[in-house]
Amino acid sequence: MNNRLVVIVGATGVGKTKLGVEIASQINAEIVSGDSMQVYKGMDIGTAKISADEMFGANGVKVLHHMIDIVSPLENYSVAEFQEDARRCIQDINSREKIPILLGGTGLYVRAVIDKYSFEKNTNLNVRRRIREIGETLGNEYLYNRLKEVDPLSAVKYHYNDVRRIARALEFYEITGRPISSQTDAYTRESIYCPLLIIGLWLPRNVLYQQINQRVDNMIKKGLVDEVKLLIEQGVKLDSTSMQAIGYRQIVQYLQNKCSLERAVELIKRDTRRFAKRQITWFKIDPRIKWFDVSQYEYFKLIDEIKGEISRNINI
RNA sequence: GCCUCGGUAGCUCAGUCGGUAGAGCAGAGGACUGAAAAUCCUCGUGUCGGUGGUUCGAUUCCGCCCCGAGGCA
Repeated sequence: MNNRLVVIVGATGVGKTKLGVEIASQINAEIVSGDSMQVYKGMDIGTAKISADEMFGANGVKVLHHMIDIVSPLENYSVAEFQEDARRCIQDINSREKIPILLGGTGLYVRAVIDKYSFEKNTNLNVRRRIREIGETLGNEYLYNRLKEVDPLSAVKYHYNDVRRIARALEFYEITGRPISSQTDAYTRESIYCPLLIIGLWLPRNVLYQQINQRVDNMIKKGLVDEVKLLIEQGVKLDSTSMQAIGYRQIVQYLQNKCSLERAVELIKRDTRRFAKRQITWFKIDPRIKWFDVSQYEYFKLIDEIKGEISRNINI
């Protein structure tokens, strides 16, 4: 059974989408999106989701895309579900003798798919809510001290203000009776795929930021404001996961008259830049990634280089 | 032309009763296993507009000059 996987990662705005289509069209591959927000239906402009007519390579071949538009923005999707669904897609693509390309910028999602991350049944939203309420009334330090007793290894790892992680660690302990560190520290960079090739796309910071700023202006022109309005009309809650997405939460602020449109746009740009920086931080530490500086290549030369890298590592 | 107020970190500004300076934002670095486009942590040297003077010592006081905003003519 074929168990190969090509992964392409990089910050928002490096050009993953376009390049992914071009490569996939040339090597008979299919794209599996590795993005936490493009899974939501109706969130197209703000997530820079690929459109149907962009799915064709220069050779006219249409590239199939998976893990896009698979869930309603009214629902809250998460890594665990993503891991399961994406792995199923990859297996299916391999079984049809095509090459799967996992392409995306959500570091945790990508790693959850390719590495031995275990999510089993160890979550309970009620428990989590209760723990967070305790945190709100008794303070961060109270939760942190609880964590110190129950899971000292995690306590060392997390800052006492990182309430979200602390609450999650306590939730894990309450349900399983084990510290979450027993799980998180177990596997590091062991992949379930072989052969595996991870390609990273990189751009100098100032070029990337320019790209991002331009893209945000474009989103506004394409009608991001209307897209957000429509989602709200459809009943998407403002505190749902989908509305945490950059571009959406700032436009919501604007629609609630909490700031001007100019300010909202400015914030979207800034938050996207910060997000890109965090993405880079995440990927930078993975020694398996083969990096390509996009600004150093003529476009089709870059495609050829990456194709070469793929054929050398993956049996096409 | 005269008067007033400004000119300090990339931006907005604070401050030094004379001992070479600090906040916010922007930015940089990092952490990360069920909200991850989330959450959290760390990081501030710059001819204090220029030039003379007073002084042991000036970004701080004084003179002149340059630039900006406002007022009077």
